[in-house]
Amino acid sequence: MERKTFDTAPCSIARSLDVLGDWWNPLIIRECLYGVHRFDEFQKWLDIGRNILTRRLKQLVDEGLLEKRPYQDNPPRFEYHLTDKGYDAAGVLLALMAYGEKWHFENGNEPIRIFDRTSGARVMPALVDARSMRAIDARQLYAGPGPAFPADKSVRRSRFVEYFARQGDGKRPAKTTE
Amino acid sequence: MERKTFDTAPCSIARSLDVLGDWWNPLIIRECLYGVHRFDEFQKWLDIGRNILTRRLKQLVDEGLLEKRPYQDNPPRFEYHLTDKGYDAAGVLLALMAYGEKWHFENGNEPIRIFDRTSGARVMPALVDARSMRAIDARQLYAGPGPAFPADKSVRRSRFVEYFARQGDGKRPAKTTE
DNA sequence: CCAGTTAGTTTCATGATGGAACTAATAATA
DNA sequence: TATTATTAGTTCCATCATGAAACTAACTGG
Repeated sequence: MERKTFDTAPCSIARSLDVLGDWWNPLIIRECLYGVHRFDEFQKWLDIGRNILTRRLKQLVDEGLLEKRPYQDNPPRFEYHLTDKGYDAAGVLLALMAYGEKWHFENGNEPIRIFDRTSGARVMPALVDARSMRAIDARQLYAGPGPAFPADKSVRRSRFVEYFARQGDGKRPAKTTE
Repeated sequence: MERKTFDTAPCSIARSLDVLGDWWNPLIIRECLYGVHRFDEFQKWLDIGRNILTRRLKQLVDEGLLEKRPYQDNPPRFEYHLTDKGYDAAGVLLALMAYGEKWHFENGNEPIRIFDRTSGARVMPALVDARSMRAIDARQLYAGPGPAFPADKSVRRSRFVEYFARQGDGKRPAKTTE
């Protein structure tokens, strides 16, 4: 599986995919969100091989998305719970869920619903721009290199075509704020 | 790869993972977002085997995330562009990017930045509840079955523990709106 | 005529996967 | 006491997907 590792790639997406670019890991996180926390339950609901499950749980714990919580001493038994990082990853899954509902289910016929723990109100995850608070439409966007992107100019140019087109000659972002 | 297919699973996440739960497909979509559209460019930037790339492009076209656009006749050559569905998937990647920036890069040292095509302003993707427009914290949520979830009661109960706990006896959501 | 470009396909060794059976430690049951 | 159940793994193995490299194919440009 980790044939190729992206954990040093200069890309937030690629690095995250090292753990989340997989069929099982996101589903394990989903189960945690549903309220499932034990080995055999994961195994049962996901119908995943026990060996694979073992490996995945280990990986998720190593990567800091899950933590093991003992719930019994003899024999020692553990539950797997989401960490802060794991909950953030679960947020990504909510975005994925919204996408999946839109494209794989009829409107109003979704398989899962999400609610707020305190108000009990339905929650509808949506992606917005944190500044304008307006819904994000990827068609309306273009990408450019940030501070952590490798400096090689020719690489940047041939890849972030629109970004450099807008800057005249790569001096500085034209109409770009910040 | 498609050892196990989730395309009939009663879960928006699982179905989406059939295509997006992979290392390469999301990265190919990312490249499209960057402005990369041709076979050899994908191959070069991603350092992906040509055979694998062939398969993945085919899959993404089949699944309706990419479309082939001829740009030359002799010999026939194509560019791969995002469809509406593909752009929505790209939105999910933006959520993933935000997650990756938070957990894999220092603040302000991100590798990629996103801008609005018309205003040129920086865009910061964030997940909110479409109703309250407040940031979503997965810790604050619980899940319950929706209309498209299988009816088996014992299954529902042992999985959506909190949901059923809140309903008293599974009659109807207690404080749940809608 | 020969090198270069672009988009693949083919072949093959290797590694990840899924399935089934097995271990282990303990509790509950007869 | 013997037996079965529960829970969480581990081990073994056949098969499938992957990645690397070489090859094909259709054209272009000098």
